[in-house]
Amino acid sequence: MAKKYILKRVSLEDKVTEKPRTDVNFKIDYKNILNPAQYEAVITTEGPVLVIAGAGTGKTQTLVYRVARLVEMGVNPQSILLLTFTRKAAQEMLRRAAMLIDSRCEKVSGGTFHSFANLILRKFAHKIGYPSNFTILDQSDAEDVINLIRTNLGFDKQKKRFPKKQTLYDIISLSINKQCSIEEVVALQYPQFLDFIDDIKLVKSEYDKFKKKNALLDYDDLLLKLKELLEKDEEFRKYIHRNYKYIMVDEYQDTNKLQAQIVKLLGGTARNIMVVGDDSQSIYSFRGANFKNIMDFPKDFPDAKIITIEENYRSTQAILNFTNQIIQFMREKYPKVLYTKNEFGELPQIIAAENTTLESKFVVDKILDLREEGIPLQDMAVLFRSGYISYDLEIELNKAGIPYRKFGGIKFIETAHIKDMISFLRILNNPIDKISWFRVLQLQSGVGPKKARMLTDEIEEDVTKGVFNFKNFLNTKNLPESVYNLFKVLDEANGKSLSPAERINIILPFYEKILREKYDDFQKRLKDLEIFLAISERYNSLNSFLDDLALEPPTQSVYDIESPGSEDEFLTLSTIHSAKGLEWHSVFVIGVVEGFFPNTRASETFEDLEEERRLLYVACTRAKRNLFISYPLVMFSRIDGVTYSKKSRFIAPIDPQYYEEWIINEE
DNA sequence: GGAGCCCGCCTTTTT
DNA sequence: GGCGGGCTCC
Repeated sequence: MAKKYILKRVSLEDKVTEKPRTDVNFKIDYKNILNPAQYEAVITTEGPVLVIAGAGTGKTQTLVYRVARLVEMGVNPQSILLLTFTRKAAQEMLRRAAMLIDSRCEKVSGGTFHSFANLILRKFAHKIGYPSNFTILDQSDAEDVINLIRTNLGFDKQKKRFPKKQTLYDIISLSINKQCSIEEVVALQYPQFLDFIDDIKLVKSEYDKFKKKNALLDYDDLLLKLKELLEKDEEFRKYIHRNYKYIMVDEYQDTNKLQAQIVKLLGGTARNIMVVGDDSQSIYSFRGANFKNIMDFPKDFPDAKIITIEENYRSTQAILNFTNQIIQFMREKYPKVLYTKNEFGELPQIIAAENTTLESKFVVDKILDLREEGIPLQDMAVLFRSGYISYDLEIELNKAGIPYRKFGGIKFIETAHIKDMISFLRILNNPIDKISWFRVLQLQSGVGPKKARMLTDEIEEDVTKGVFNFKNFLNTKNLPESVYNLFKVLDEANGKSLSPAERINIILPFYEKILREKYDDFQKRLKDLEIFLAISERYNSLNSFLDDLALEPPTQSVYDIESPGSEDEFLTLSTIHSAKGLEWHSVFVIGVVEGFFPNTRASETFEDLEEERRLLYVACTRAKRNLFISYPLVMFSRIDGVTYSKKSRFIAPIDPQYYEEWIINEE
């Protein structure tokens, strides 16, 4: 009898309030598996929640269990939205949640802010005056567009130095991500350009017009348009709130104001929002992120529950003592002291090598030692502030025959020949994409900026009139031979039923000729294109292939994506930014030297320096058992030849009781 | 007038 | 190794 009553009550509740069930016999013993703080975070499913989770405290685990719990409570998986820093992170979490209960968890909506915005905007493109096959510009595309406008407006010929394309992009992008005016950005970060304020604004408005006209959206537009729709469009807002009821945001310390606003809007009146982060690990201010976002969450949601997780499961106490020292001088942070029940372990080592080569040799030797001791390469990583810091080490690793993969730095996708090929494909996908036309046309002999512009104007005219097609164009216009051939190829590759790979195969022979003329190292580049072709074979739709290339490009760098020896066992080389959220048994942080870490270019203000410090903190907290920090005593500098270097100011003041010090000399 | 080549300058981090 | 400025040649 009681049973009947319960069933009735539940179904009634389902209909009336759509509240998740609370009378579930949970399959998972949450209370015993999780620590009290984690448990609290997992069972608090309603209302705003802020979780401050220090490094290695099981932040991911907490999110995974919360997803599982919600699904167990009968919440429709698709209505849970998990926003993470990379799509890979989201997939990994959902995979783990699925292992806890069942495959329902894989249906949970997850991804980056940008990929989520893209998904939604493809559906509602008409509401922002765009066709649904709009093209996403990555940063370098966006910079190209800005440069085009800069030239068109005649700013390239100015007597006084006008900001370059990258600076212009930075200024515009920061003003959007921080939701402040162009003036504020310039005054704060580029005061030398204050005289140009009006011109910079003009560039921005022309840039916006250009994008609209050519069906282009850059990264910032994806977020901005989503936010604007949420704010202004009642029907849209209802759709979102009907479909997404539980919002979870990982790495909240690296979100910016615009993203914070989106989170708030997504939460709607139900306000089922959980954000998770660690203010001490905020390292993306160059993208407009502000760790104060996380501090401000309770201001936006005064009733937010704040949960702090401080027990660390990752590292030894020796490493934690050391990393606690790195951040102890930080002025503004949520107070927290990480502790662990793990063993004390070995002290971190700080190694001064006579020069860079010896530093590399030390790392290689140590890696071989550790492997000898039974630690697989997989469990080791070398981290650095900037991509080029590892060049010397890469040479030594190759000599020693140690396989590695490098993450961060210049990416495969950013090389000129891959960008060229992508431009061909973009034209096929969106023939009004002027910037791709511009790129492709200038590859043809006899075509420079002027002729390319003439041609794109003609193309644009035809597209606007709705009469454009490749065959028509090549038959009716008087084209130079090279351009004529280009159109022939494009026409051929434009068959409706062709897969992305088939299209590439049609374009490749044509492009190969150009490549041979242009580059001495064309063979290497051809090999890259083969890899590109292989990647494309996973896709049926051109649009989704191009989306992924813009939003979630292959993360590995040029060098190793081409190395065929994709061995199972490899060492990880990574920029610290790309190592976010990961962990290894043994971690080497190299190049920890004044000028490079903190990087001179990123040390202008106190805030900049604080971020560099957090960056070192992130690097060191990746280590579970062994931490090696190294720097060269003598460096070769192009400007003044050989210079003597000093160990980074972030480690110099640390009490020697927290580490061991070594010096490496040539024998 | 415009394409194309050469040289010197700078190079952080990423969706 | 890329980018922009400047120069030469068509």
